[in-house]
Amino acid sequence: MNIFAEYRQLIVNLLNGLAEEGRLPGGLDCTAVTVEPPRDASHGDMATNAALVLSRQAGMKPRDIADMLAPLLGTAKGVEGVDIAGPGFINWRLAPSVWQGQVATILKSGTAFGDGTLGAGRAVNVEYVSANPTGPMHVGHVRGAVFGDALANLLAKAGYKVAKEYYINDAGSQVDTLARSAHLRYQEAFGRDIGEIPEGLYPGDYLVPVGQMLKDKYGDEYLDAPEDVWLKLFKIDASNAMMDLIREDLKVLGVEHDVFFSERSLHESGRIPETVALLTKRGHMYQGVLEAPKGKTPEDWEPREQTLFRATAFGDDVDRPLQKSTGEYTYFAADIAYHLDKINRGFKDMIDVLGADHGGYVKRMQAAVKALDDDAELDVKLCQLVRLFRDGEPVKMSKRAGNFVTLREVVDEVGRDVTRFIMLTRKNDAPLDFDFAKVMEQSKDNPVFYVQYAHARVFSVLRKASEVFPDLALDDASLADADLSLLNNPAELALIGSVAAWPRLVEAAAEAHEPHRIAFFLYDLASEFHTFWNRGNEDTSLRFVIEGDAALTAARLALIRAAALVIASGLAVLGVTPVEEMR
RNA sequence: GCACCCGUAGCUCAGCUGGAUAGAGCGCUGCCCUCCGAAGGCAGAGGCCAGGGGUUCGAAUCCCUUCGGGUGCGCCA
Repeated sequence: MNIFAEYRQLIVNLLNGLAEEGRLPGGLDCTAVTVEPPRDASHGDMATNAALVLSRQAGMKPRDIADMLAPLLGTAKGVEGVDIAGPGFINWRLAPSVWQGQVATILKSGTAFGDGTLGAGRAVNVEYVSANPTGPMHVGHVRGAVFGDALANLLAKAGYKVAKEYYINDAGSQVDTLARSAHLRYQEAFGRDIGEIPEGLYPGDYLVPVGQMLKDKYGDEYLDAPEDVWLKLFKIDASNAMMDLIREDLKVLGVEHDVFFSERSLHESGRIPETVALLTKRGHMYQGVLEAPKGKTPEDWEPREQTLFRATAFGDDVDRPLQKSTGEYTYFAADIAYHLDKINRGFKDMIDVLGADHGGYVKRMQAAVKALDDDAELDVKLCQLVRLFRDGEPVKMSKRAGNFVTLREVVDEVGRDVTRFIMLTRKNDAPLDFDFAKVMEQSKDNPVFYVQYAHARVFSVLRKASEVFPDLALDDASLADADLSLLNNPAELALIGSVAAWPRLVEAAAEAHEPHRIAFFLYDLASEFHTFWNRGNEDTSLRFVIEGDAALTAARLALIRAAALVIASGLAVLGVTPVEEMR
């Protein structure tokens, strides 16, 4: 499916052949050999670094290896114009028929084009969002949600078996706060004047219906009861209600998790002590005293003996406490238990998507995962802040005043597709500017619009074609049978080259865990398509629909249909709906 | 003080895990619409890839270091 991978295999086969003939040493490690499109298209369609990478291993000059390999490559099917360049690159072109064949391949595969085998069915667990169940989601959560979702889609496309997971922090003190805040609203539901919400409790209106719900459920049973009577109950009811809110928010954004995992369930099932016991058994725990952090010693610092996890043995900077001096477990202990649970469910590959403020957490969690299982691997993707703007002016937000912008507000204003696409137009570890006005702009400055427009234009051409050629079959299967050899001008071949690079891109992006590459690829592809379209302005013979030439029209429609399929396939990874016309 | 992330055109950012002459958009300059595809198009200028060392056939990319910016730093989740 990946044409570059096919030719890479060809190169490796040729190298093995040379080794068998004794012209190259045996047992060469070819993993570093790549076949890529050259950066400069004038060098050809493909390039390999084989001679350069193998030079040292073989104890030969790059040029000499290239001199052996190039002639063999030249005799291979579909290969033309082999050339040795620079320090020892081998460049070649592919016969137009090979490229043209790619169009048919794409049309037959549909949006499955680009599905990869990289993952080979390996199970990957992607944990993302995991917002505390204390209120509706706000903009700060949106980026991580979109990123995690797109990453999960990307890995699935690359052939992994992906589980999308949400960790519910329903056991910490913030849930106590939630329960107390809810109790206040519960009193309010009975008509009591609760006055201003005290400092330290959640003031949001979204708790009003929760108070009503508690009233309906329990009547006045807990109205004047002491806290220890109702707290546990209210924690469960309120956090469940918050999770319902969050699930609705996620739905609005088009994010659906496979698993919602409750931290409370870990505590209740006793799995945290089990996890600590396992680490103890493996010799990774000890009783000890930590040194005060330098430069920023807390005022009330005093040395205490604690149960420590030897994180430094696995690359962390200091050892980490798993139990408080009260004997209670730390949040980190629960988190280790959670990751152990993932491992026990068969996930050796895990990815956590977190906010950038969790930077200090990465090493210790990776250390813990290594300590639990040598084969397990955790990648942590940190998403930087989103800065909101409106017409270039920063949107002011204050958590204290409770006037943060909610996820719902963003999606209601600009729409799901725009929100998702824009969130992926930056690398995860770079801050992102989100301007409410700019993202809605209908111009080429706006990547969402530009990509959607390209897709819509293809459909517009198809509509036009059906008017000009009422008898022409325009479904993909029929177009795949068009005489594709008519696609022989440089612009056409270049566009085919771009769409044919899609599987390669999926693989690279999946391997790097970087869904933003898809967004950039789509922008470039759209740009190339628009350029092609514009050529038709000056030279009408380059238009897609050529009156009086059904054969050429069919071939060009096949090409742009292939482009549309690749765009749709990419948008599917991003979770964005391709549109068939602009409104 | 320590750790992690970042530093690429005037601005906002890509750069395919070490490849060939470092790219795109905005902005700037110059051309192109009486009509047939201008919610624009074509072309051009603009760079010591923060600075300095190293690793090798080859570095924006890897290592060390300095300088700038962000984030985090014992029983908070």
